[in-house]
Amino acid sequence: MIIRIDEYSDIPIYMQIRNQIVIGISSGELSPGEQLPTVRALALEMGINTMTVSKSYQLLKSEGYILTDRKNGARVRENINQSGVLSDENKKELKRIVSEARLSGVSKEKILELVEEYY
Amino acid sequence: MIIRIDEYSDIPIYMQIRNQIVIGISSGELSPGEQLPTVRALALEMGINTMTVSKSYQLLKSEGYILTDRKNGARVRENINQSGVLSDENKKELKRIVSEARLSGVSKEKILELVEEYY
Amino acid sequence: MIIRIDEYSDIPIYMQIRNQIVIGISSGELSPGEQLPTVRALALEMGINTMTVSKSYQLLKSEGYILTDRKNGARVRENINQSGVLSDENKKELKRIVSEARLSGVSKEKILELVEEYY
Amino acid sequence: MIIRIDEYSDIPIYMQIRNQIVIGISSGELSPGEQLPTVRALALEMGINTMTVSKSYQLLKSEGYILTDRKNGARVRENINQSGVLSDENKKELKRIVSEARLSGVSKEKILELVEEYY
DNA sequence: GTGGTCTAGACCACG
DNA sequence: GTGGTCTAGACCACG
Repeated sequence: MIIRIDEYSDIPIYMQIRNQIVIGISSGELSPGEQLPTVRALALEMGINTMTVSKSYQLLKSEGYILTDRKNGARVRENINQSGVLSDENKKELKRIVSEARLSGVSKEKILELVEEYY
Repeated sequence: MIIRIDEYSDIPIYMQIRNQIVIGISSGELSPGEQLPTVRALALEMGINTMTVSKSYQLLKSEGYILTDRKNGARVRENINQSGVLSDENKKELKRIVSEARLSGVSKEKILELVEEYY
Repeated sequence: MIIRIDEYSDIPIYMQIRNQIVIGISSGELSPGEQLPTVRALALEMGINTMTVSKSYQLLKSEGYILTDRKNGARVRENINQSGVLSDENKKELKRIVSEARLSGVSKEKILELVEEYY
Repeated sequence: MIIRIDEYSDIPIYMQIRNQIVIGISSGELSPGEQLPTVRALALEMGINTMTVSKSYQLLKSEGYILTDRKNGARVRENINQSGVLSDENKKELKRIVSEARLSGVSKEKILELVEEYY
């Protein structure tokens, strides 16, 4: 899986990495149990600080998306906790995006289509 | 219109204000041409600095959502520019939210429903 | 001559009026000696404060573009002072505009064309 | 690159800084990818507040001229967006300058010459 | 009375 | 060490 950092983005690098791994797990590009690159390998490959990658992995771990151990490194969790509900933060964000889309003249159908595509 | 700040949020105050005004315009709670509270009034009401409110207004102005002039204060623009497309940032955010929702066990239907509600 | 205010502009109203009258004189739309509307008439017509129009006229007078007297109101000067040089402020502004145009991918020819058109 | 503020100018300090950096990029004095001084360094050097410099940088960033990140500071963007057209504001300003120049007795050739020089 | 600018100073997240 | 945010307070131009 290729992780690509957008240097123009306001989103911190560690969060961009975290987001792309979450998207990768959801899309199936990363399978349950699959090994992630080591912190050092990913940092080297992306030309960034190991601290940054480490921060991404710790966040993913605390969120229950991955497991880490000293022996095997990090891998995708087999049984990700399913709360069954969208977090309040994500609801707010969704509302913001839908509002901006609407004001930009994007049709509801177009957004529904994107949700279908991304899901 | 009531603007409510979440002081524990990672989203900066000026951005929370900006977001809620955008949502208010989209929902119709704020009508085209409607006066917004003055910078000072909103700052006082919310217990924050005028500079912070001013930053929100300037951002909204630069994005084309509102107008400001020294005589009349700030008001919602009548003719908001419609690009007709969702920004790349918002597409990415939507993808992230949908991915997280899916991994949390939220059904696609539930998300589509929320989009319908917010639009 | 029709004066049109852009409410979205950051340029103060009194300056917008002043600018359009200067452009009107240069283009010949306003002839030397021609009577300008009274402060009250123009203010009424444009739905703005008489103070604002008065400020425009006083500026134009101090710059030597118009003459005012209590009897005849304001009219375009017959003999506008010709320094023969572009002011430092205008040179700087021109440099800024040309720089922005260049960075926006506007060709030099296009700018020269606009200068030809406006002169 | 030396940035020089005119304290008697009506143009706000943050805008003067912004303008000079834009001119610097266009003239090649600032190369694509080149580091800008840090907010603190520039503020100290110019004897102004860091907030003021920060405002300039944020404006330049929002306009797509520079990038900022917390690690590397600010630097000139490699691929500045090219709309290919002169903004309406700049067209109006150009028209104003040309009109004033004409009324001051500045020849068209002189202006064309300046455009050639600045481009 | 309004928004816009600026200061001095502080704290924070990112890396 | 960097930019980003925020405060408290001041002054200004515009209208």
